[in-house]
Amino acid sequence: MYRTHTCGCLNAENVNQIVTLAGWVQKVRNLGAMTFIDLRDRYGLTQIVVEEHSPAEARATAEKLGREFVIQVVGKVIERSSKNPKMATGDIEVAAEKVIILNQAQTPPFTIEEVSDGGDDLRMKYRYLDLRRPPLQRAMILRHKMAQAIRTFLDNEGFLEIETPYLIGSTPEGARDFVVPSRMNPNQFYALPQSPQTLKQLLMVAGYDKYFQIVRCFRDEDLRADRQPEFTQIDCEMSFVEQEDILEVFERWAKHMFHEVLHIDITEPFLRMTWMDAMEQYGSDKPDLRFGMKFANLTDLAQGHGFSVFDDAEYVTGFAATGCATYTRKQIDALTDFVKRPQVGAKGLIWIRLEADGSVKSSIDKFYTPDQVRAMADRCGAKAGDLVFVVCGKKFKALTQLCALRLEVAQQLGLRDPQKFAPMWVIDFPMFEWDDETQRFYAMHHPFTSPKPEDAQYMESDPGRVRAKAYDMVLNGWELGGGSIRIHDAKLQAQIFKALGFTPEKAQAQFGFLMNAFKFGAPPHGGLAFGFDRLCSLFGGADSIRDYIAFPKNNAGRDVMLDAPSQIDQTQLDELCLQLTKPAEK
RNA sequence: GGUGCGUUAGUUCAGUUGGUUAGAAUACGUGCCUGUCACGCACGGGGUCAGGGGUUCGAGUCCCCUACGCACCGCCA
Repeated sequence: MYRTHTCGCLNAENVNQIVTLAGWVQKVRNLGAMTFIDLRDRYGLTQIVVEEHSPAEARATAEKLGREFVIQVVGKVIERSSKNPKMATGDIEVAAEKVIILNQAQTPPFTIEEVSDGGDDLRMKYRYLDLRRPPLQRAMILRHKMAQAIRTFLDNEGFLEIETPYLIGSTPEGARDFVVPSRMNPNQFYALPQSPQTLKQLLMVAGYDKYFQIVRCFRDEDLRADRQPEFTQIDCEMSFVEQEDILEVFERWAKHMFHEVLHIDITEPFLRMTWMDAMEQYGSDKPDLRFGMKFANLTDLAQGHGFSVFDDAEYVTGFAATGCATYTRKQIDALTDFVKRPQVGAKGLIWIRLEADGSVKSSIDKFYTPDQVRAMADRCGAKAGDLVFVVCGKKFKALTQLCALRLEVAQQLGLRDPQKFAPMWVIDFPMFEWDDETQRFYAMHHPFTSPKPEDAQYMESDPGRVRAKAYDMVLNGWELGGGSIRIHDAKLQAQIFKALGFTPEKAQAQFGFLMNAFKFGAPPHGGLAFGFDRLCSLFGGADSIRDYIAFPKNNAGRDVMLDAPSQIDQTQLDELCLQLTKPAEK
């Protein structure tokens, strides 16, 4: 037996027991006649003591130890003469009788402790060492617990976990597919699923009316700190349900997760906001509701007073930054520079300061009377001591720019507290999104999303006005997941494809398998999918999802530990009827 | 496809206006040390300044190219 206990479980109750521990040497502190060893496994850290009266063999072995050696220690649990309250096992130590080196180790390239001295790149290359560190271990444990809580809840609700294939056909709509060549079918390719969307709808046709899967999805797009080429979704679908039924089940699911994983009880119903309200009030379809600073439409108040910047704009909007009247000219200039950055794209920033004494000062005093300026501030809900920021331009551009500013100001004010959680639903998304580049409408969610029946009349005349039975769950400014009620009527589906510019032939070629299935009795159905990696990072209070994935890819989609992707032999390519080509010359 | 920042000891970083032998901390090695837990003290080894080209009497430092890393825009139904 390699061990009788773990390195995290011994305490004063175990005193005088003879135990065997096994783990990694985190640190050796040699004081001469006395040596302390911090022994680590994934359960914790236990101090081993080797001293004058220890067996000579144990003392000799302790001399030879280096960091990350794998050792086994047999010894007696004793009470410490000087306890360490910072350690979970700090009341005791193990007086070594035997120390056995199970394996030596090279000195690791970075320290394997709570806070490492290693950089991101290096830690990624030696990910198996980084994973030994407590923060990463906590992330892996959290992820496991979350997966368990998801399965428990959905199982109790009668959902079945059904696996869908990873080798499927390519669908050019949406993100780029990762493709896999088929040896048995030369010059033909599988694609890895961007999501099991169509497959889960086929499961509904098959009668499995409550389905879920914690499933890997693949998208061959450029990466970000929060975006990986392979990621995990909690994918769900239900039959014989309306939007309300789905929101009810998954709101309870979310509350279950908060309760089980974070021990937070949310009793009130989630706030629901239409997409249009979310855009007009927060400039985003995923508003961060941990704090206020709601936007107001100032267009009517701002226009008609000879200030051409506002008069020429389609939309004028602003919000009151709480308690920011004390901001200096320098701070306001910095925020102006912030909104003028290309990533934000505003032309400028107007401010209105409500002094503590009740007076008003603004950057537009030349153009407006104090009462007119005050009216604008009032509509933003500003109080004495607040600073109102106003931008203008094309409606949704101005709103999006102001959203970036709102989040920046909140960040500076420390309002984006990772320990605080403000979940909500955004509903009534638009059905279609216009793309200037290709001059056509695209499905905002996907082409199987059902429109709201009351908007069906605009399908031909004004597609941009059609709202969908689509919804997103939003947490702290992040889209946790989203879904929709699907179309189960072949005629309506044909109408949508037409609005999206598909010919009937093209629709049949791409989605014929689904449309054919719908001819054989498709039940009304709908569902949603959550981004599991991001859910884990939010519950863990971290910004990056990479810490919650055991083996993530870097910025360029590379696995620097495995050195993948890489070239393969011509013999392997020959079997696939593919040619090895040099990278294109520049 | 584009923009910005970065690359110096095993590691994390500093390095002045372009000027002598490129430093610190930590890690590592050796010695001393009986209560450490960021142990302490002393000594020591450790550098293709990412790679290539250029400017210059002289380049870690200035310019260009390439590679790699990070962040972002586009993209992500």
